[in-house]
Amino acid sequence: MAKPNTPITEHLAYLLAQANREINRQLELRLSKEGVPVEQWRILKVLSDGSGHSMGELADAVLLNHPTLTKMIDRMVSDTLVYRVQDPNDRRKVLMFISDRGKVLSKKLNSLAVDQEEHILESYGDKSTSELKRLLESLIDSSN
Amino acid sequence: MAKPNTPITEHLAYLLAQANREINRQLELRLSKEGVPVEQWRILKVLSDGSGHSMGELADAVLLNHPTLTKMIDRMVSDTLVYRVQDPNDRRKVLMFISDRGKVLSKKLNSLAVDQEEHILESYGDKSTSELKRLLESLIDSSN
DNA sequence: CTTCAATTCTTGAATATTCAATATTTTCAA
DNA sequence: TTGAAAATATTGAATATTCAAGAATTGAAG
Repeated sequence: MAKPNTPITEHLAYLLAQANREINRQLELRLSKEGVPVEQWRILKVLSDGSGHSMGELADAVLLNHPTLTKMIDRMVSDTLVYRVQDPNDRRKVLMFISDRGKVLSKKLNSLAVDQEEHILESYGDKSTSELKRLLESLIDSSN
Repeated sequence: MAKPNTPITEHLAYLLAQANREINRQLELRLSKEGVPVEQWRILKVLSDGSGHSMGELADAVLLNHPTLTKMIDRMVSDTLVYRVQDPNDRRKVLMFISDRGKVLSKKLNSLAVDQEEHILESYGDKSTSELKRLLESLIDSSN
């Protein structure tokens, strides 16, 4: 009688991976106009509040592992998009700041990202989008 | 006056990445009991319908790029979880099948994955979960 | 038929990510 | 105050992923 196991497409973990992959692909496509990976957009966006963020804080915020972030920041420092400053209050820490060049790029990237959000709003709908966001936030909350 | 740009945590792309990362991390943790990465669970699950799936079909289904899948399948063939058969109708294609050993493992993995879904249902709620799934499916649909 | 473009999968080299170990600084208990 | 443990960031080696190119087969137009 072969019990028809739950198809993979009904697992929440799979649906999230699929949706994430698709939306990320679209965003990637837009950001590629500026030759920047999604992670760098996130980094610039977080740093564009102008204050210094430690590497640990930043790694959490941009969803990257520590060593991966370190190496990506190395590249961004070479591109003079960000710079390191040792935290004077705790010298184990490094504070990251966005440069002027970084700010300029960040603005361009933001408008590309906003483009995408608007495109989603159009095809997916205002109501669904905000409802989805609400549910995702609450899922993330409930996972801590 | 410094226009307070949309925080990254309000972007759908970011919320999806964050939720996906968290749920995936939890699933990874459970599957690690059998020493198997999430992608292999997906592969085994798709193949456990018993029929042959081409590499291209499989790559789409399990959300992996072609070359990445090829190399992962190489490992799984070594572990005798799956095997390749040339498609007799189109010899460009390779059909993948699950082995008996693969079926046994697949069952164990499924129960670990079901565990997780149940855990999510408990902490997140029945209603929210099914509503989230519905919205994700519809987002994926609207992206094609 | 024959040839050329398209499809499917794999390979090898270039890149990127991860794990474990290391260096530095801070914290805190004895 | 000292010394051990914890916290923070980086490094180097091992591993995995990706990009571009290649091999095999099919399709289809002339």
